[in-house]
Amino acid sequence: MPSNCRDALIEAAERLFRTRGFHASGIDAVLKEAGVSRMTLYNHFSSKDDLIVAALRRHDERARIAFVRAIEARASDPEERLLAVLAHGRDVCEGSQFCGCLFVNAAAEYSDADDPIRTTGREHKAFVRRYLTKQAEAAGYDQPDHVAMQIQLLFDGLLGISQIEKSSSDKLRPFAKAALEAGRVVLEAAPRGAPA
Amino acid sequence: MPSNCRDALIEAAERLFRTRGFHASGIDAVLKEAGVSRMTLYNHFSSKDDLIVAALRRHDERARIAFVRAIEARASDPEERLLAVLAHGRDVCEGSQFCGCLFVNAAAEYSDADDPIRTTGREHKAFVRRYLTKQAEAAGYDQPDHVAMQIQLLFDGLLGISQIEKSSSDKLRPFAKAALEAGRVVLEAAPRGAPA
DNA sequence: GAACAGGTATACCGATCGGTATATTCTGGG
DNA sequence: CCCAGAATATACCGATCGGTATACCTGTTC
Repeated sequence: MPSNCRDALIEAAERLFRTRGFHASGIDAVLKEAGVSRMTLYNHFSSKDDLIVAALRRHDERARIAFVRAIEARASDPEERLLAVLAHGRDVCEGSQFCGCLFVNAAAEYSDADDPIRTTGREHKAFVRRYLTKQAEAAGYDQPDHVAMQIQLLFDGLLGISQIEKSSSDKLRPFAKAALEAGRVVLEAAPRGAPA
Repeated sequence: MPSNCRDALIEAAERLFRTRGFHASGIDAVLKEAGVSRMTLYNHFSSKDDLIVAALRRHDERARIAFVRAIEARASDPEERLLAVLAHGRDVCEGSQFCGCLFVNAAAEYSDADDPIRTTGREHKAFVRRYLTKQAEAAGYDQPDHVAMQIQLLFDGLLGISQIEKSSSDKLRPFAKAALEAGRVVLEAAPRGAPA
């Protein structure tokens, strides 16, 4: 049973780091946002980097759940699920609080490849790819990993472009539609020995 | 004729901001990297943000030139050029100094949508899209802007994933190949009234 | 009621941040 | 020769950075 304070800190940190960046969000801002005292933070986390990792893990956890839930709510057929991924991407990008991929943002601010801050991002992308590969396997594609990477490319591309173009959501729509259609033709063209 | 100092500052700033991030790169680090005195910086730029914008413009300028040059060196046929974009993306990502899309990284650290730091990124992406659209028009596609967005999605997706997965380049290769193949089937499937 | 755990409040640390002021040196052109 | 422009060196500013130390408060549990 983790304490309320620890949780509030992680929650506040995730929100601030996501919306304003990591270096730009000072410890004091996190404390104020969480409504928690200074020493409490350092009772639960050894350093700011430690808190960052915790916030990233929390974000990872929630993003995984939202990812799977949104996709499996849309479709039960594995091929349709691969397309539902891109519809989910569209919804994520249109969220008012969308600030790009948090793991990409973290990688931008912490350049050391061995930094634990970066490994969370690799783990997240690996999870997504495993899920996509499994769906592609279930759909009977000959090269499920290949198909998975293609869908992930479109997904991450949509996130990246949306982060830059995010002034108005009507700018985003054509990209979302383009991604969905691209996914469709990619799946149609991908070889599979045993069609469903 | 811009002074040597101004140029050295922009060059050093671009390098530091790209490889270590914006907030993480202090003024003093830029000065040391450029081999220039403190007051010289503030004679040429009104603030750090001003220098950041200049560095982003320089990066934009160079990236545009490299983009067009690399593509048109690979192919003269407009359809082949659309695919060459993705081959160029692969080369960019495999560069030893690749740190992700600098404009995405800037957007991550500066959240205000009206910040001039962000507008440079929009301009860059708009340039790329204009170029792609023109090639798609020349190739006779019915919806050249749609095709352009699909290629750009794959391109930016490749940049984003490579930024995270960039430990070894043999991790990147499958993604680059997947992007290229996805581009190929997207172009094959796109309707065009007058095939070349 | 004493020990203890978890949180608070606050003062403080050295370091670095972006930015300014002042005074000096170097250099090329009238 | 001498002056103007540009760069330099350096000291300084207030603010903020991440992190620590100390003392106090408030419950719960033996």
